[in-house]
Amino acid sequence: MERTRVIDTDELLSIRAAELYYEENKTQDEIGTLLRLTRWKVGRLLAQAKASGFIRIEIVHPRARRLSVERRLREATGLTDAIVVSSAGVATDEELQSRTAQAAADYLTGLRPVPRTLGISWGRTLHEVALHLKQGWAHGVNVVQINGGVSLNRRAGTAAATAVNIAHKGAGAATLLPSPAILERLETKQAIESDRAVAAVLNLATAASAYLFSAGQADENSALVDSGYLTAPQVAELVRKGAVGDIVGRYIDSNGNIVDPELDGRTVGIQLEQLRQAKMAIAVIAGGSKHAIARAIVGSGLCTVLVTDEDTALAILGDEA
Amino acid sequence: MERTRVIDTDELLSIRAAELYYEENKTQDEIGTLLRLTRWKVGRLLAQAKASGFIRIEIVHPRARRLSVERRLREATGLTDAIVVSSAGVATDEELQSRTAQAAADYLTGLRPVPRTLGISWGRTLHEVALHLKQGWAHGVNVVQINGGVSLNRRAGTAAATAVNIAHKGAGAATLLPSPAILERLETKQAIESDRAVAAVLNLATAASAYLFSAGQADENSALVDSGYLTAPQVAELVRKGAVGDIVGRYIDSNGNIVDPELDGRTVGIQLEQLRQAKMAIAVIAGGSKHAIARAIVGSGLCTVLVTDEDTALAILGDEA
DNA sequence: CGCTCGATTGCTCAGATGAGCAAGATTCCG
DNA sequence: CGGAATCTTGCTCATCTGAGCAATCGAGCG
Repeated sequence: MERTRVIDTDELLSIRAAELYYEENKTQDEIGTLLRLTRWKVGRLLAQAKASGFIRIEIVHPRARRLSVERRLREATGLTDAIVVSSAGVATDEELQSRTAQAAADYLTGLRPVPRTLGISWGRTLHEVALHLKQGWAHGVNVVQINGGVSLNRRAGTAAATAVNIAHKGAGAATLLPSPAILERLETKQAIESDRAVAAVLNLATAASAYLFSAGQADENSALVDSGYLTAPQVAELVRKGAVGDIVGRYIDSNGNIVDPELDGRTVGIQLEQLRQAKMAIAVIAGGSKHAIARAIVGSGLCTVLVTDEDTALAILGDEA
Repeated sequence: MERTRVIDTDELLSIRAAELYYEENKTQDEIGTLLRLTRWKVGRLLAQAKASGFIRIEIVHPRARRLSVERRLREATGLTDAIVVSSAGVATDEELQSRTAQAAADYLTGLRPVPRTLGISWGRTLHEVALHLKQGWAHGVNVVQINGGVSLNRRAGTAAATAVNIAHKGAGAATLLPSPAILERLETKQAIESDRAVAAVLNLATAASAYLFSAGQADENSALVDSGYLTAPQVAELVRKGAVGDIVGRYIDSNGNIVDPELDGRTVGIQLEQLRQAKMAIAVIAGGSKHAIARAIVGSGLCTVLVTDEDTALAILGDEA
């Protein structure tokens, strides 16, 4: 049963007018004749219908963006830029991921000035961004990994492939970070970081002119669990301590703070501070399970540009429908 | 993963243009400047986007109708008139029923010439139509029941109440059909029909200037089962014989033919032929479970006017999304 | 190479539309 | 009941937009 509400005569008229205008594309004048109104009244009814939100216009296309949401995001959060892809007519989280990755690729391609050195993380999302980039998207970009790579499981090499792919398509070279993501002992981590080869890459990463990264949710499906760096119970413990997800391998809470300093100490890669101080840090985050981490990242200034889907954007803005 | 398809440069541009036009309401001229196109090109891109169906405009309001679907229905079926309410943003079948009943009430109210005698059936739907009619919707309509009434269960009187309500609000009188819907023995049915009081009502019903009725689906939730005239197994047997639902108490198959002549012989009310020959026969049918019966009714010419919801209308037209 | 045919582009012009304004209607008080 | 304040209405005018047309471009082909 619909909520009982007094419906103003004008409201009904405005709906009739809207039907004739938008469905039958009649002119306001014709509608005026039909409804026995002046054409100005019809124009006003139509304006009223729009203002009351009765007219919903959706752009249904995989490449469609939501400019109004982007603007609101920029204004509400102080992001330099926000790219929000439409969720209209999307069934699966996978499709959302794909659309968002496409949009990130488009954004990178259109970026001016083109970054000389691009620091990237790795993961399913970035891998897909790499796939969507077109050959020749840039003319000589150096790509450098900013956190330790996947290497413990059968998917060894995807992190490297992502970096190489992005660099190759942009007519540049990739510099890989030859290190695990998380080490078991602090001493090992310190040793590896002081190794000349690793230290050089980290220096390069610190000096990157732009960063591109995604984020992982804090649950048993995390890429870090999948890669064998953490176990499901360890992640559960992190969640208990307030973790909402990870960014460049580091788990943060909803305020953007490191959840477990000891674990963080054993994690190889640039520091979150470096992202916070970067001129350009592009986060690419999509899917319903990443609302919390997206919010934490944007809220704590970990990125300057966010590429995401409409639902995540609305979650950040706090407009639950 | 979205279907891989070559996306024409113009297609992408048309999406960008549409975003700026519909979301940011910029003029085509402004968009031209932004996208480095002439304003004519922008106009053409926008037209292309519309034509390709990328722009979806919905009117979101409980009273919204789908004029384009109505037109298609009229053209495809030869109905005199079709009223289709929008399903946009509707969660429940109940809401759909309510909207459709509202629309039927609106249709009746706007009907010219106002019928002198209106023959009606009874049921949940018609009851709701009666509720939605406004006091004074007509100035003197005589209402007559066209089929035997509910009387076996605790809801005794709702059929009568519906008729009285419609008549009362239309400043007229109701004539009730003092008979059960279905009798157990043929002889009893013949006897009751030849009774002067009943015969007089049936004559009046036959001469009605317009009919208003709903339909029931053929399953254990049917009003006839609920009222105790039939049992669930009996209905199951009817379904086995091809029944898709009932109209004025008579079960029909998908071609609009009586399914069980013996049962039909024991059913009191006007004949289906009388509906088929009527100048105006308004069917009010809503909800997912009534697609089949709606199709049968429209397909076999049992109504001249159909009031229904968008999904049912599309089912009749055979456009499954 | 030059020609033809179809597609695309830029344009003119008329029709459609929104902003702003003044006259008229309505409400709200005292 | 009167008069002020507000809202609504009809209108002018400037702008926006779509239809239709001629010029241009480009592919295909002899």
